[in-house]
Amino acid sequence: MRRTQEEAEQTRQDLLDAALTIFSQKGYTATRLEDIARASSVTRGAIYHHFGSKSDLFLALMEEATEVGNSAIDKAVSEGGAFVEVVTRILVYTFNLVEDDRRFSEVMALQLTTPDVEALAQRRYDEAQELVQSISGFFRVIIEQGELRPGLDPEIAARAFLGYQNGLAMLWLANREAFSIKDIAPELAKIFVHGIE
Amino acid sequence: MRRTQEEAEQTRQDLLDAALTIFSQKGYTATRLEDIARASSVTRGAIYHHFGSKSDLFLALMEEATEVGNSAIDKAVSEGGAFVEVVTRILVYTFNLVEDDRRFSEVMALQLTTPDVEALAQRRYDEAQELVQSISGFFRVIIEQGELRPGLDPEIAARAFLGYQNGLAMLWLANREAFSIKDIAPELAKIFVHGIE
DNA sequence: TTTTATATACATACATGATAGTATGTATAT
DNA sequence: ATATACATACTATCATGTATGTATATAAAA
Repeated sequence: MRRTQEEAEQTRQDLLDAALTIFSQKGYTATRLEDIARASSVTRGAIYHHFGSKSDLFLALMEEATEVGNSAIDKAVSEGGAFVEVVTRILVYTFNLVEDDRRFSEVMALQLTTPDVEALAQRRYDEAQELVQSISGFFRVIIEQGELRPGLDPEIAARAFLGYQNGLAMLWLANREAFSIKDIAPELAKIFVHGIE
Repeated sequence: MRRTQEEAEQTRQDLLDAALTIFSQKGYTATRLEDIARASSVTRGAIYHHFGSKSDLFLALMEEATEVGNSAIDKAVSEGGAFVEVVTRILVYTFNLVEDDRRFSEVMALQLTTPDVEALAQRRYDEAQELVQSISGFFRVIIEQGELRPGLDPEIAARAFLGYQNGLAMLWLANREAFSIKDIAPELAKIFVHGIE
């Protein structure tokens, strides 16, 4: 029953895919490794072979998807243009990613909604702080350049940005059939950007 | 060991308080009724006596806090003034509630982050739809009266509003020590309202 | 008012099922 | 020849729910 290296890598990916789906449907604790294994047409043995434990499987998931989100922001920034256009694009790309890329959106939700994995708590805290700093630095420059309302506090704007982004992503995730976040992404972005300019 | 009616009501409240704390710390599934009981200095017997089951205890929590949130909105509306001021006040009052009233904020988070309780799924879906309808109806009137940007789609604005509100509440809950949402509430409200006007 | 009956507010003990982890087996790629 | 990629079987733990016990508040009767 030994598979080739390629096949093994494939089952690893299958397991990660299934884990993402089921973790985000049921939450971390309520997810049984049996479910993940069955959805991948293997047994729990495969999971313990590839990941060692339930929490390590979860951590592996987090690793993978953080990169996807960052690349979207990089893309929006690299395309240049006026600042407001950049912020608009970041929001639009992000909202599109939410609907198109399960990894991004579901991991985003899981990060906000999985309080149990102890090892994650501190790391999540640090990353959030870092993100706020980075975004408010970004805003600060723009405000100084006069492209945004002068009285605007860059840190508050950064938190508003993150709250808006995460909140809408979570609303859509909690209720996907109700609307298409992709369709209204430009209008949503417009509302926020208009709010800070 | 029978307590008086007053005492019984007190333990009921104690149980609800403890349940809120622990559910929002560990999530629904990871929370053991034993934890809740112990935190209230009773046994699980008391829980089954008062609530019947774990999910019913959770549902009872939801009931309680929905009212708190609604009363804040009612207050903001009843104080009158221009619609823009009303929307601003709703946001400010809500953000204040997030920091001041555990019931409100933690239940709000739990509603977004508890995918496991089957009985809740449909109900949550319905309530969300209802809320969007009610808020977009509100916005529609304001737009028709010319107090908001004419091209604005009321339903999109409603989703933007809810996303902003929930997202910021969750960001603060995920990281309470990082900032005071009360302190920046007026500025946050200003950003959103400016975005739609 | 005292006595009696009963419902209440839990505690205790138990049954049941589920699930994470482990130990081991095995076919086959390398 | 051996390490790998799993499957299978087993163990141990743990958490709901339930069944039952019990002391006492409260209502009813005398």
